[in-house]
Amino acid sequence: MTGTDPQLSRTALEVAPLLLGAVLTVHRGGATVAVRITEAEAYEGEADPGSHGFRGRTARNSSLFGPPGTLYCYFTYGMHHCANIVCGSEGRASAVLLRGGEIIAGEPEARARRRNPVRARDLANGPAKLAQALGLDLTCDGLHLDTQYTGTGADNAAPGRLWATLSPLPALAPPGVKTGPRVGVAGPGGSTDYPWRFWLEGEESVSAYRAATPRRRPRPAGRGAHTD
DNA sequence: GCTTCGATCTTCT
DNA sequence: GAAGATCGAAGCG
Repeated sequence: MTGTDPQLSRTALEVAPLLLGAVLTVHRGGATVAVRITEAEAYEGEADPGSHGFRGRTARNSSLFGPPGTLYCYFTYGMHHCANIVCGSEGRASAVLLRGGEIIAGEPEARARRRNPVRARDLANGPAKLAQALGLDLTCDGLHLDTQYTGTGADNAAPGRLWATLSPLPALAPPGVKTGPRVGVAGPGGSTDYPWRFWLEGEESVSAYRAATPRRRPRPAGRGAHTD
């Protein structure tokens, strides 16, 4: 697979189900971890209220507006990273968020990155878990699939020693694909009008569904303090 | 097993 | 100043 892969030059809604069952391989710091994608969410650019591109291009999301095949990695909730694969066409901010997957190679490395001893099913059953298991963070933002990273030494891998590849996508989505509302997206972009989450039925590595939770008021005391 | 809530900090309004 | 494409520990049944 090369540069701007035509397989990814279509809408996120089309690409997301095709990604299910595909294998993303990341080589970093001398280790290779491969994940079979079992869950993904589509974000359709500036027309999608749930998308980071909805409010236009910023320094944070500029990779999202890159050519198809670009990795858009962002930092969220003060401690987590998530990874998207940009699709559609350059400048459109269309991307698929990788929400869950099964580690099929490099499990020891993935476990080491995940720090806590966890069950295999818990290694990548969530967007931040998957990014962590693969070693994806802000230093990978803007990396193009199949292109060796040659950026600054800010990351913990030697320059030129980081790359990611995606297995060829099938013409049709695999059997057993289910759809539902996106996870954690508040407002109109998260309503059932946008059932743009796709997963493989029966897979253990699919993350648990959580509706968007409105931010709670800070409590005067520790947990358990009543709200009134 | 399921539910609830705090941690943590960047980004945007 | 508030919200956020989350996670994991603690509490409860």
